[in-house]
Amino acid sequence: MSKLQAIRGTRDILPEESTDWQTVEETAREILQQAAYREIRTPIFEQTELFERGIGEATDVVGKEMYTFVDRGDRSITLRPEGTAGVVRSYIEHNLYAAGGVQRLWYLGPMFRYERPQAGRQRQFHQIGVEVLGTDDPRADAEVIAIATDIFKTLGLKNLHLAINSVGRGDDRETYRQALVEYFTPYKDDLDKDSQDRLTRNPLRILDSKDPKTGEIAKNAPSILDYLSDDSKRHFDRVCALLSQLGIAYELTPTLVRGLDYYTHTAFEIQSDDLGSQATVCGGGRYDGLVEQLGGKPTAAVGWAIGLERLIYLLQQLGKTSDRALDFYLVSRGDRAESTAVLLAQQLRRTGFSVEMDLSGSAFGKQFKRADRSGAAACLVLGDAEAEAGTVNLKWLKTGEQETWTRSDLLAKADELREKLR
RNA sequence: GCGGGCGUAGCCAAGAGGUUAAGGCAGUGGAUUGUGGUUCCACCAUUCGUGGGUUCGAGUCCCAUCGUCCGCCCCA
Repeated sequence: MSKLQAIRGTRDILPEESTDWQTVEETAREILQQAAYREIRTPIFEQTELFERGIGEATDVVGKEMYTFVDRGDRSITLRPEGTAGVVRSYIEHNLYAAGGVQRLWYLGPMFRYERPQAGRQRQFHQIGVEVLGTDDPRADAEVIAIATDIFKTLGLKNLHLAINSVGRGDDRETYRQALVEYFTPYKDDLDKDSQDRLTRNPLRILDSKDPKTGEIAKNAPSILDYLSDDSKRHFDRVCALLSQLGIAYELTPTLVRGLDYYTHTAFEIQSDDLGSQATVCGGGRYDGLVEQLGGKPTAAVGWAIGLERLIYLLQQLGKTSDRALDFYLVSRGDRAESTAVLLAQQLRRTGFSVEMDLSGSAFGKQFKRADRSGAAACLVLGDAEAEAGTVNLKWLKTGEQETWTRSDLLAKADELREKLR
């Protein structure tokens, strides 16, 4: 098998689908811009160390999912598995904290994780994300969540729910972790195999095990909410109160833990019922320790990332896909007409119309067939007779009605024409 | 990394050891040398992901390999 094809876990976004991507990107951009977020573009690869230090060496993302290679200068390079680390690196490197109190940033681009592809999971996938750096105000947590729900709402998505939790400060979590180990250890033999491993590796993960027996045991496990420090609790209560005030429904989910080490306090996920096994479309939370951990000044921050493949999949499930918009399909035949068509197409485009010109030179019948399939609102017909007379026939593809226009009128009355094309 | 399903044309798909590999959509040409969405006709897989094996005979059975899909771990 020597056929050239896109490598495992990557895929092409073909023109038919790219319009959906554009819709999503434009919607998100507009909402983010209204909320005074500014775009940041960071490199797709970084020093491996950035992710090891930022995400945590013990996490699966760092431990087994990174695309890491040594470049020609013997540097260890990694294709970014997520966006936050790079943004924080850039924030520190360029002293963005010096530019003023709070930085509201967003980014969009491909991420890479070496995993087995399955529904809603690829090796190259895309995220749009936001980061608010430089404040621990719970209003920032609420703002960020509100923006995410706004994007989904504007796109018309349904069946989404917001799960929220607080994982506390680092030391809260450590106490809680010990409490969990204490609780689960006596049941060790009754836990599923994965959870037995998790007991040492990541006990918090046992809580959302899919194994029914483990689930039974986990029901009576201590809740993190009982281990939060006072200020952690206060922060979390405030976030929840703000969400209620904004009319954003949420589910308190004490079992929600997120995979990356840097999260503190608020952690949340927006999940869909229609997504199969990978239900999370948006995941995020607060990471007050990360900036310092990466060598910056202590800086509080919150953010999230939306998985665009998953989001677009949901959009397509709902049939909310967009067609391309084309005003004119330009048909021509005969030497003189064909060269006139080139000029006319250019003039119409400069006037603001979208025009596709038929290049086949085949019979009018064939050209009309293609006009019909092009999805254009109208067809412009140019034969040598029209070219000579300075006219063009405009045929509405829905009704079949045809009008004769002079070429100069077509351009002069562009606004009037545009109305009719809608 | 582990477990399972599936690979026949650009797409969907029949075919279950026996001479020439259905059909549909899309495409191309023609009926119609200047008017589409309907119709009709023709063309469109020397070969069934790839390699090996069993057999007189393999798309069909076996092995391997690659790809793909679904699930687990984990995550967007």
